[in-house]
Amino acid sequence: MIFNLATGYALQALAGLPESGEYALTRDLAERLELPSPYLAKILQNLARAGILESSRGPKGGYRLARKADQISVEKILFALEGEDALNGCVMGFPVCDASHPCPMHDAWTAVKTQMEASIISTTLADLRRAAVFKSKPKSARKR
Amino acid sequence: MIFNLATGYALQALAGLPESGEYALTRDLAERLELPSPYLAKILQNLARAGILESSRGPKGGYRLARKADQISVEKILFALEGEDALNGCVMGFPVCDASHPCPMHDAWTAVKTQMEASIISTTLADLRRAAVFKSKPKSARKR
DNA sequence: TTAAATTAGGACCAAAGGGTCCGAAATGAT
DNA sequence: ATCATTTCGGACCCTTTGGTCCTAATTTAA
Repeated sequence: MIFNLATGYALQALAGLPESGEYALTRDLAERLELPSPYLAKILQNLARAGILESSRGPKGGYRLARKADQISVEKILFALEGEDALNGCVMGFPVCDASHPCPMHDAWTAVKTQMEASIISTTLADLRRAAVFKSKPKSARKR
Repeated sequence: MIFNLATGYALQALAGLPESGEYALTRDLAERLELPSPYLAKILQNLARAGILESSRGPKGGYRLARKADQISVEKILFALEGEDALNGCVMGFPVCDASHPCPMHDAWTAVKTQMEASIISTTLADLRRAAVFKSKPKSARKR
């Protein structure tokens, strides 16, 4: 799906995390989003280390956003989890591929990436939350 | 780099393969492009199985394009190597994400993918060959 | 001060991507 | 026929990604 699964999980989770005040529990988040809890825990730890989340241990602990939702772009999250140059590679697999040594697809692909970057830079967690699919998915009465 | 390394290698190789007549050798291709030869061999086999290449065994054998270069789009190659729905996944990692059950990023992302698809559908091997970087890369006199 | 709750962090496992190697089958030339 | 050459196909290895599990550290509350 172009980005890592972990990045997708992160977007889902971050869209459902409080901006300040109360902390939210990994367990609750995972349950609500129907994601593998221990894996989500790992991802949230990474986001905390990256400064995107604040964490607190012990009772009443959990995670919350470190900034206002409209201050956190999708790009920040991508870069935090997949590295700053997640979008920098050459489509054709050339080890070097830039304006002065372009691969045959360089220009066409730069256009694609430009639009993609514009999209992930301008989209923030506030946008995700607005559109949010917080309808508790009617799947099947799930036990456990 | 968004697509697999193998897809990039395939694009490089296919841009350098003859349209008809003579067959080209895996070994020569790999050497010219400075790619890992046995891995490239695997990729070429896949492309042959997918009907994009024609192969011939034995002396004078090798690979050549199965169609005219301008009849083979980058999309065909992507789909052959990464599956028909290489572009279909949801950015946010939702198991289902379509027009009737869109994730919060669905519309923005559909726009990105539309441009990307347009690009890879309209770009053919003939285009790649035209732009081709067939300057034998002046790296360092390489032995072996 | 003790116990419960919760993140932090590491060990570990499985699957997929990237990569190597080797034997078998096919084919052209001698 | 035989031999050299080349693809075909499978076995195998390493690293990354996705995922689980256990223990330690921290914090709140009784």
